[in-house]
Parts: sequence; C-alpha cells; structure tokens
Amino acid sequence: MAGLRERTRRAVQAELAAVALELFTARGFDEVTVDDIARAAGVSKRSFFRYFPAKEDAVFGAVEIMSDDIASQIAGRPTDEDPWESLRLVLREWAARIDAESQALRVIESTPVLRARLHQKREELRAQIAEALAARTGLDAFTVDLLTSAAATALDCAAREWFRTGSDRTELVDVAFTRLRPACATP
Amino acid sequence: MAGLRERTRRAVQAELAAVALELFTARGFDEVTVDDIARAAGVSKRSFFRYFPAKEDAVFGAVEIMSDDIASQIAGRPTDEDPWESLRLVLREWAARIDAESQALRVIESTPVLRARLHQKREELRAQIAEALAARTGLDAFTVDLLTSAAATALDCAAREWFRTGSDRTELVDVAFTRLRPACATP
DNA sequence: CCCAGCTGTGTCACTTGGTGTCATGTTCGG
DNA sequence: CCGAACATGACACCAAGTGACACAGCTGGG
Repeated sequence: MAGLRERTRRAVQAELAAVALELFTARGFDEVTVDDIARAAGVSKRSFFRYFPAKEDAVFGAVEIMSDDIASQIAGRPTDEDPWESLRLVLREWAARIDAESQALRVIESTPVLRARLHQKREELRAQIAEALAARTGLDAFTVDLLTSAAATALDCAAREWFRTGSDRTELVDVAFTRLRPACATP
Repeated sequence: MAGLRERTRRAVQAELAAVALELFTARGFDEVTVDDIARAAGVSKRSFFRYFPAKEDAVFGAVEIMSDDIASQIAGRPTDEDPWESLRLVLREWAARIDAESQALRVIESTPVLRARLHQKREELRAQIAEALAARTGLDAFTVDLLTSAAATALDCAAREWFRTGSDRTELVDVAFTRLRPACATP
C-alpha cells in the first residue's frame, strides 16, 4: 500500500536528515561528504540521492514543513485586520517556532551556499504569502509585494540584531515590525 | 613589471568573461561547460580557474565593479540630508546603470543558482552601505540595518513590478521608495 | 651574453556532487 | 505461491574544482 510505503520513506528520510545534521554540526557542511552520510546511515550514496535531490536538501526538511501553513494562516486572519498587523502576528509566531529548529539554522547560517538556498526558499514562501494576502484584502500585486517584502526584511533585521545583541527574539521581531512599518501600510 | 602584467591579466579575464557570457546567453548557464568556455577562449580549463574561482564568477565581473563605489557615494552625501533620501538618490542611479548590464542580468535572472549568488553579493554590499551610513550619520547598527535593508527591498520590489508591468524603471524605484519609507525614517 | 629565477600555462590525476543503468532482492496483491 | 511493483546496491559516467609538476618565456644581474 502506498500509505505504508510513504511512512517508511519518511522514516528513512528523517533518519538520513538526522545523521546528516549531526555530522554537519560536528564537522561543518563542506567537510562532510555524501558518502559519509550514506555510510553512517547504512545506505549507499545512490540511495541518499533517492531521498534528497541534493546534499543541501538534507538540512531543510524541518524548515520547509513549518513554512507550509503560513500562507493559510494569513488567509485565515479576520478580514478587517490591518494587513501589516496580520503579517506581524503570523510571522512572529513563526520566528518563535523557528528558534526550536536552531541546530539546522546554525548549520545554515554558517554555510554561505545554504544561506543562499534558504533565502531562495523564503522568497518562494513570500510569494505565496503575497498571493494569500492579495486574495484576502483585494490589494494590488505591487502593494502586497511591498508589504510582504517589508515583513520579510523585518524578520531578517530582527535576526541580525538578535545575532548582534542577543536580545529576546520575539520582542525584536515586534520592534522591527514597528520601526519598519512602510508608509503604504498606513492609509 | 606588475602594472603591465596586471593589465594583461585583466584583459584575459575580460576576454574569458565575454566568451562565457556569449555562450551562456546562447545555450544557458547549465548547458555550457567550463571546458567549452576555456576552449572557445583558447586556454585550458585549468587556466579558467586561475582567472575565476568558480564558473559562476565569470558572469559577475561588471556587476561587482559597479557596486564598488556605492558605499563611498553614500558616505559623500551632505551630512544634513535625510538618510532615506540619500539611499534613494544613490540607488536609483545604480538601478539605472544596472539596466545597461542587462545581458549579464538576464543570464543571472534565468539561473536559480546565479540569482542566489547575486543576492549574496548584494547582501555584502548592503552591509558596506550600512557601515558607511552609520559612519556618516552616527545612527546605531540596528537602525542603519533597517534602513539599508528597506532600501534593498525597495529595489527588489521595483524590479519585480518592472517585470510585471514594464513601467519606467527609475520611476518605479522612486515609487517603491516612497511607499516603503519606514516609520523609523521619519522622526 | 648567458644563466638564474619568476610567472603563466598545459597536462594529468584526483576528489566530490550528481545522474543513468542494470541486476538483484523484497514486498504486496491476487 | 507467483508475478509485478518497488527499493536498493553496484557500477559507470559527467562536470566542477583542486593540487602537483613540468615547461616555456621573459626578466634581471653578473
């Protein structure tokens, strides 16, 4: 049955990802070879690439799953709510949850190519959110683009400030949203 | 003499970049091998890597040179000028100039890995600008981070809107800067 | 003038990420 | 219990880099 096979498939994938993450944190992304991961997990290099399209993808599993429902959360906000406020509420929640995934995040942050990949995935997510926001509010494409991009920027800046000062992360997100509120969000 | 050698070195590099760009636009980045470029330019694959650390770098030459002086331009703005306005003036100029480099940009836009790399380089540039802005205005690190990030976002949004609508590019940059002006830019 | 040394280049071998192919084992449905 | 999917491993292969080494050409000094 497909369902059962699907379950074991995810199990292997998770196992592989866990092994990979462990090796990456210990030695660094570039210092670990796909063969290393595969052997440590007891499979062949070829099989690794049957579960992940690329070495990089072994790191992004958890991050992606979290991203899935953000767009729907945006779509589910009350219709009369300020869009900028909707973004703030949903994304600060997300930022808090991402904190838990900090081990993967640390690996990503310390590896340029992974940082680039993360940004790419985040850009895709932003486009989804923009669409959801447009559907909910009836705003034009340019405006939702501006709003969601500004929100993503707020998260970035909060993350960097957290890195600089170590202050409370959720609070930093709030501050960043306040200080970055774009002119077009207050009509 | 170092000067002469430096000149020929740049010449070879430019030649290599030109050949590469031609092949990339004709066949696409992934469909061109380093061996192809090297052979087309009459050198060995090994020599290609003596001029560029990676295949990707053969595309970024012009973009990098343009980036060089932006930070100094920011630093050179009058001290009493609104920081957000400084950013707008310098970056709209840059956006106009980048238009000329459209062939390389087209290759970059149509290749995910190059897009990611461009973003990475732009992030480095943003950090430079942030530093220059901090030095000029005495603002704290968080604030200049917010301002420069918002400015970068404005450029992004303008570029995407240009892609959607085809309106005038410089004008779009102005509109994006106006609509995205962050709360913290107006004290 | 000639030799010593530096520099740029080509050649070759090697590592690693990633893919296609095939043969074999394993599992599931009838 | 048998045949058809399916998962896996083994192997060959390609392309991006990298390191080592040999060789040419220019350069300067004696």
